[in-house]
Amino acid sequence: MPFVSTPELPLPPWSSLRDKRPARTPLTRDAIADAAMTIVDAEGLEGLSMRRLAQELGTGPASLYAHVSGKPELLQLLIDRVAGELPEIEPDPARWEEQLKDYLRAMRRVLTAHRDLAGASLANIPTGPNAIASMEVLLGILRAGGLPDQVVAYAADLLPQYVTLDAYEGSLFEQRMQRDPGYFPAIFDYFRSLPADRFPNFAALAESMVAEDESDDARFEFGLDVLVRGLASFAGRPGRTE
Amino acid sequence: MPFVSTPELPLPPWSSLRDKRPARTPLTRDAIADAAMTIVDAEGLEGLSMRRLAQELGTGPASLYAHVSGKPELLQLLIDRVAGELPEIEPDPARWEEQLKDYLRAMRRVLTAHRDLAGASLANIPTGPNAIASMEVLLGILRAGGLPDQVVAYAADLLPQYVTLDAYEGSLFEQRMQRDPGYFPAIFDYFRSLPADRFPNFAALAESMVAEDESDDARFEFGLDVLVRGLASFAGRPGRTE
DNA sequence: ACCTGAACACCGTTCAAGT
DNA sequence: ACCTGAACACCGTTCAAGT
Repeated sequence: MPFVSTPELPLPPWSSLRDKRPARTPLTRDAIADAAMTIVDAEGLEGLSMRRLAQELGTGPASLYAHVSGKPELLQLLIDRVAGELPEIEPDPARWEEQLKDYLRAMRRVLTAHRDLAGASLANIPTGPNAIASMEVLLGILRAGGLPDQVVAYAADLLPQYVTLDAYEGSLFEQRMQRDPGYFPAIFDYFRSLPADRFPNFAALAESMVAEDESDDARFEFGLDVLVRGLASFAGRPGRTE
Repeated sequence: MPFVSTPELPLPPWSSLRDKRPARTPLTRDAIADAAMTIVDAEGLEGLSMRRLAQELGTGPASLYAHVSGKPELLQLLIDRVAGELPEIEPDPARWEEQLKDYLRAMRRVLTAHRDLAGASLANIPTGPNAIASMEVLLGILRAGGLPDQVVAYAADLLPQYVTLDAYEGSLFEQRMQRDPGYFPAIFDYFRSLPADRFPNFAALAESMVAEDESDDARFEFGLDVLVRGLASFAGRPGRTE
């Protein structure tokens, strides 16, 4: 993407264009979000700082504030981008439970593809266009299930919350495992070593609790199953919520 | 708590004890954790920094590192303290579902009493003595419900995860509401203003979604209900997990 | 052993000044 | 309007030096 008509020729030394910064893309919200996403994908949320981002774009941090009100807004931008990666789905009342699960699985896949970015949406109400569109899909699937309105409304909060936290924790655990491969084995050994007389339940279940972490997918699927079974128990009996 | 035998008398000006710092408690892990908890209770997690904490204790930040390996360990210490505030419960198979709910409600109450401290335990495997003891109680209640071992093991992850996230988000939302009372009304208005033709489900449910946030407790109770119903559906049928 | 001053390598955000 | 240098008010952690 040349910024001048004949970029093949080197600029003469007296040209005013010569040392005009790395002179990347002209600094727009989109360019900023692009660069931010690249950093997150490469290093995770902790690698993303306004200063680091500015440096990547060839400017100082203050320049970013002309396009973005601050770091929170930047993160919202990123969150809405990944919401844009979610599939469209046509609700089918005949198989709403499987459809719901598939949609939430897709959500997890999309979130996990961007490291621990999920963490940025944990205590935020989504308001971006893509997030709204995704919520609309989710609501559609839930309504197709014949759930009472209040149950649908609550579930639309609860389900993404579960998926988001799972994706966030999954990413952080993987990161920790990469940094320190001995961490989880050490914890498992510790669990197994607890005195059985003081912690009988722990002792009886230690193996199950350790095994569980050997497959993150199975753990996620379990939670999904519990949630959908619980929700399904509200179907058809309109009205009651609690 | 005097640090000298006759604290009522003022010290003579030549005493070597005179200007020896504020000279609080002699800097132990416990004293550090006490001070840290005081800060968190007063200002939340974001108010707690190693430097601020050291200042509160009348030293420099470097002094803390003789007693605590770093901020992560300090947070673990705090988390285990609040785990120590949880009640002991004798599992009763006859009413395990209500007992489970009560225990999780207590967990939420205890977490919420310390602002957003719950956030510090979000991506951490609890290993402190109090956390282990609390896990033992939770496992006991779940086993009393006659759930298969693998279901118990997964549930012991899933349930505290839910409670912790709820407490964390609840605290952050309350904080945001205090800082900017117009925030949530503005979002609700935005939701209500979405075009009904593009977002029919949203439009149909906007009121339910807004109403939901008017009572955090009701939202929490709903999730609790969904989870316990889902778990109960696994009872008595041993073996199958997915 | 325990504590400290000072430094290292960072943060997010603001603001007056420049073009 | 957009961008910038420089500053403000912070971070967590390390390390040589002191007692």
